[in-house]
Amino acid sequence: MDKLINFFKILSDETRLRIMILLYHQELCVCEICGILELSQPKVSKHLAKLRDMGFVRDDRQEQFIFYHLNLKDPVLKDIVQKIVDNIENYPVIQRDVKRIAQKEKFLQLCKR
Amino acid sequence: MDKLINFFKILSDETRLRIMILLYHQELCVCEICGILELSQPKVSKHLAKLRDMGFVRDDRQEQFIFYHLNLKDPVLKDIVQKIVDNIENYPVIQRDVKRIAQKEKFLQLCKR
DNA sequence: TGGCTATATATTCATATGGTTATATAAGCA
DNA sequence: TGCTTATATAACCATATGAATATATAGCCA
Repeated sequence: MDKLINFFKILSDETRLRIMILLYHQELCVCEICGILELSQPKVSKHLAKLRDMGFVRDDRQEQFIFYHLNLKDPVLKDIVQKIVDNIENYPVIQRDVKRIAQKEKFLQLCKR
Repeated sequence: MDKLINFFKILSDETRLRIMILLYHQELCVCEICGILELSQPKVSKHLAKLRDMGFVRDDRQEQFIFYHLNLKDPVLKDIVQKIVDNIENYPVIQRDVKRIAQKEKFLQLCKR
């Protein structure tokens, strides 16, 4: 039950919920996530660290970038994320985030701006 | 999205998660919930107040008892609870709680013990 | 009415949480 | 090597959270 409760703790913060939904769609590096969500790098990194510590995402360094991807083995947890994605039209902020994934290249090399 | 996030906040505390699953099965009064979960009355009441304030449960006074029942209109939220119930064998504490509903009469008149 | 039961609420406290700013590290490139 | 970008982490702070204890209220019953 602890894993389930930790999962709900993760999703109970707007920033983390938005990150989880992004990563459900595809792996992304930190500065892409910052650019898509329009949030500061330390803020995004701190939440990613929490996701990583709880085992819900994994990271993978590729040259200067660190890519994060979801790591949800438990079907219950996966289905909960899926349920949100299936009803994404109820959540305009999240819908916008997902649409902005298409522009992710725009955000590489631009972390410092 | 705020409602969804509040819902996850509710489920991210063990006491509240257990109460929500109980009420998913049937309406119960405060002292029945205390007895089933083996938790103090102020603790249960405080969490019920939070559930009520957020609109996830409603209360209904019947003589000296106050009965609470779930109030989940949003199908996304309902399906999330359903998903947990469908996989209840993964969560022994919750499974035990639900089994103890059958003994609820035992806990009436016994709040003060 | 007085006392008991059921419940809500107030108070207090320790801890957790999340944000911001500053700094450290690591990799690529000139 | 020195600079720049990408990222992590530390430090600090304000606020939120949850637990326990004490108290208040409301309904029932003798």
